Amino acid sequence: MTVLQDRDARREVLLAAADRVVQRDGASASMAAIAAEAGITKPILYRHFGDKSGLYAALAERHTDSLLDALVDALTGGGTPRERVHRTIDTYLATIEQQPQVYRFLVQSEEAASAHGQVRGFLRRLQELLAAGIAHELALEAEDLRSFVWAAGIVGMVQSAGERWLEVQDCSRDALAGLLTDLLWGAYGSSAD
Amino acid sequence: MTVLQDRDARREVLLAAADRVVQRDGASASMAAIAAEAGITKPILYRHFGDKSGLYAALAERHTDSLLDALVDALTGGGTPRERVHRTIDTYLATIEQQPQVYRFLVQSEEAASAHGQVRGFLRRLQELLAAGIAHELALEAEDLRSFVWAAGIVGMVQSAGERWLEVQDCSRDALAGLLTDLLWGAYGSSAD
DNA sequence: TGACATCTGTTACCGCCGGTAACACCGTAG
DNA sequence: CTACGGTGTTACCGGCGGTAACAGATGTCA
Repeated sequence: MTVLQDRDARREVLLAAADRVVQRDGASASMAAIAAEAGITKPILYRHFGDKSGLYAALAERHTDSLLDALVDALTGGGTPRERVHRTIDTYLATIEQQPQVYRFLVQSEEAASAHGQVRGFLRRLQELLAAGIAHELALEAEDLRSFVWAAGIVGMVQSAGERWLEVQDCSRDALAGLLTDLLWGAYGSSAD
Repeated sequence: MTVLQDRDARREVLLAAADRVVQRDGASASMAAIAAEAGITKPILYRHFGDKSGLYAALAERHTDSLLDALVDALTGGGTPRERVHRTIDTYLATIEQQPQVYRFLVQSEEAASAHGQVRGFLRRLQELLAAGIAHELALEAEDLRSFVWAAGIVGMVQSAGERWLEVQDCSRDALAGLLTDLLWGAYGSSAD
């Protein structure tokens, strides 16, 4: 059954090419450009991924898997809860700092895919993961609303602050992670009281 | 100088038509559709707004102005800091609940415009406003990093949790606002310690 | 009045995109 | 030799954002 191996191997090659194009062209990478980079033509791309959102999903999964692993490690490692949260946020920020183009592509693919079909994208998986982590950390029941709401909120918080930071770069990564950790520990609320 | 009045009046008519189309077609509203809704043709639209992001910006400003006013009222009204934050978040959620299509259009326009040109969009203005509010509330210097970072974080937090809520609708608006306020007051951090 | 410029509006086009139909090639099974 | 499934291509479709080029009204100056 070398045909299946060939298919998978080819798929990897195509994804690698897509990766390169995204890294070069940013989020506006077109299917034709990706096909050209891979040295093939569009219909082949469509036969493999069906759809642009299909390629989005495959590419997202690829990057998301490694990032999620790193985040789980950071979150479940040693130290106080606060140290672990700080470390986890820093891990996230490090990723988007090193690969901003890919990161932007993933976030946009999230929007594009969620609007059209039912593809679990980048941020969505992050939220699910974090919700499970929060439920475990706080010993909540699995269906507790708080874990879902807070996970969505925290992901949005880090994402939004991270995006701003990518543009203006007005402090060190560690300082930003610290400020966000402070915010999660009620630095704003308790200051305002 | 009725010509200027005419121009402005026309502009309002066009924006109203754009509004209707966005409300109907969602974020994928096309320039041709907007022109048709207004009973004119595309070049006129382009003569008035130059560009799609120009129309985006004009439309965003329109909605953002009223929303920002409401948010300022909520934030600077009476009550404890916590009550005011709760009320402000609820105001935001009420807006995106009542006009989800418009809201999605604004957020997307933010991305589209910020990627291409230098248009201060919806979320950006929200962040600036909130940063000023935070600096005032906590008596920080105007250039204090914390106000900017926290503003970006809080806006992202509410936006992300609000988007999730729009899709699943698994609790009342007030309950969601309460959970997010809790989060800002360190409910997660202090629970995890 | 007639000639000219200007503003408003149109049609018809451009290039690019995502996506696909239809056909050419080539190794293999009968 | 033939029939066939898979791989690859070219060439197209409709729709998008955006624009050039032209047509008609309107006001201005001689």
